Amino acid sequence: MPEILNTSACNKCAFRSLLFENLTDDELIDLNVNKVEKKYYKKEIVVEQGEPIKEFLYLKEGLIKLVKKDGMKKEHIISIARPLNFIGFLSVFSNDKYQYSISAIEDSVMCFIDLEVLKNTIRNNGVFALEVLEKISKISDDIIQFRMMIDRRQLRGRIAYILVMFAKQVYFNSKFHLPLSRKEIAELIDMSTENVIRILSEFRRDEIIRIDGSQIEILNIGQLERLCRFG
Amino acid sequence: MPEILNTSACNKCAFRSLLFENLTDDELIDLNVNKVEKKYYKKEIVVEQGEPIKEFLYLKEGLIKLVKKDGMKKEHIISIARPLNFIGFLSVFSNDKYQYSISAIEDSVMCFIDLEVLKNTIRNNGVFALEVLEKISKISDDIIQFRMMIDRRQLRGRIAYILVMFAKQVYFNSKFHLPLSRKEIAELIDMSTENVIRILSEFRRDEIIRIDGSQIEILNIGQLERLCRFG
DNA sequence: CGCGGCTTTGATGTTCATCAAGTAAAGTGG
DNA sequence: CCACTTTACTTGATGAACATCAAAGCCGCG
Repeated sequence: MPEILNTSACNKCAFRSLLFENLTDDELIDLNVNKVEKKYYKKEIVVEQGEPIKEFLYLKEGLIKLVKKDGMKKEHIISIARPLNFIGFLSVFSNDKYQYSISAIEDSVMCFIDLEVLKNTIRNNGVFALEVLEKISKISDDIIQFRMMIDRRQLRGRIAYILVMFAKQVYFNSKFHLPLSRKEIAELIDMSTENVIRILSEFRRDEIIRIDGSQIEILNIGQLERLCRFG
Repeated sequence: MPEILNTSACNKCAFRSLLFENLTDDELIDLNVNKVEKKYYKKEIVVEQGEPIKEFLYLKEGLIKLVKKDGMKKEHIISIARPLNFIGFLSVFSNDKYQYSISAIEDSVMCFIDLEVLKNTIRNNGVFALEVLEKISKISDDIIQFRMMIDRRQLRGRIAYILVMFAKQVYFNSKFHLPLSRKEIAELIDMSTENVIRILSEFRRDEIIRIDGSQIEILNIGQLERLCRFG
């Protein structure tokens, strides 16, 4: 069960500048009404596919995944999200039910802002509305882009792509802790768990990467980028 | 070369009610500034990937496709769009360049509305802004949904899926004219042209569909839906 | 300590892209 | 309008890429 945290006021939140910069203190006070902050531990479910959307969700700390289930078959990860990534904007303005489940990959803190209140703020503040539009547009574009990058490549290229992505865009380091299990990687890039492992091992044998459990170090980034292009 | 059409005023446009219902006549007059309407014939290119985004595009008549190119390899169709489908909202608020090309599949009429003017209208009219948010959210969701439906299925399931989609969601008829060439179908659902043809022929042999060139008639929709679920 | 979940490797068969080759249809230029 | 070229469509054969099955080691947890 997620813990409910002491809710700090939005106008003092460290994330205010990311989205709520152009809101007045009064508008922020409105957003605070019904606002809740909850802590989720690894593997806990935040929302379940099919539940009604009542809040705009914002990830303050941690790492979450969006998962789509599909008639008894495997789960597919649509996207993963870190703080600063406005994944919560997906669907909220066009659907009344969640089209996917959200769960925590690492311990996470999520902020729940009442959706009706948010919509009112948008109606009353066009400049803020435009910012929300930009965020929504970006997050959707990124997901569509990512899915095309993945699905048009073959397996080696897919693995290479996410390794480069984690190193360059998430951790800014050639050495990092891979936050996903092998099974989750498979669900993210549409392949079997066995082949994820097989190809990682192959990259290790070829001395492209070093692996120690979930610790990854990229030894030959050039080779990985070549695999991205031609795999 | 696309013809430039006599531009009719937005406040008299038949499509006004779809998006611009809540705008005043004055706001509509603003949107008319720099507005252009152009006619494109089948296979003409509307915008090219990489070009700067200066306008919001709206399809008034016809059928277009969004195409992503990718280093000398094949083209991939991200999505196709008919009028009423606000495909033009993809990317416009988060990118300054088109991330894809747009071209006409059938003869089409497109309306070009100055993007800066549109943004101003959004800033000044929060209710309108919320409507735009809903459209953007819907179109992005639909594309993400579609791509997941396609990419998780195997070939028979993919073909079955788009046949059912055209019959039930586009033409509302079990008999319809397939607007895409076999090659375009292949580019849309990520498979080889040969296999598109092979599987269509197979469905014909199994008396699931009747084919006459681009005329398709679905004879056994139940079987197609079963293939959607288990293919 | 034993059970279930995650990881790893090998072997096997299926699905699919690709190559090749031929026919039909649709533009193109004289 | 006809010969010519190109583009779309079609079928079969082949091999590569990949999922699936099977079996075993590993680790955390009750």
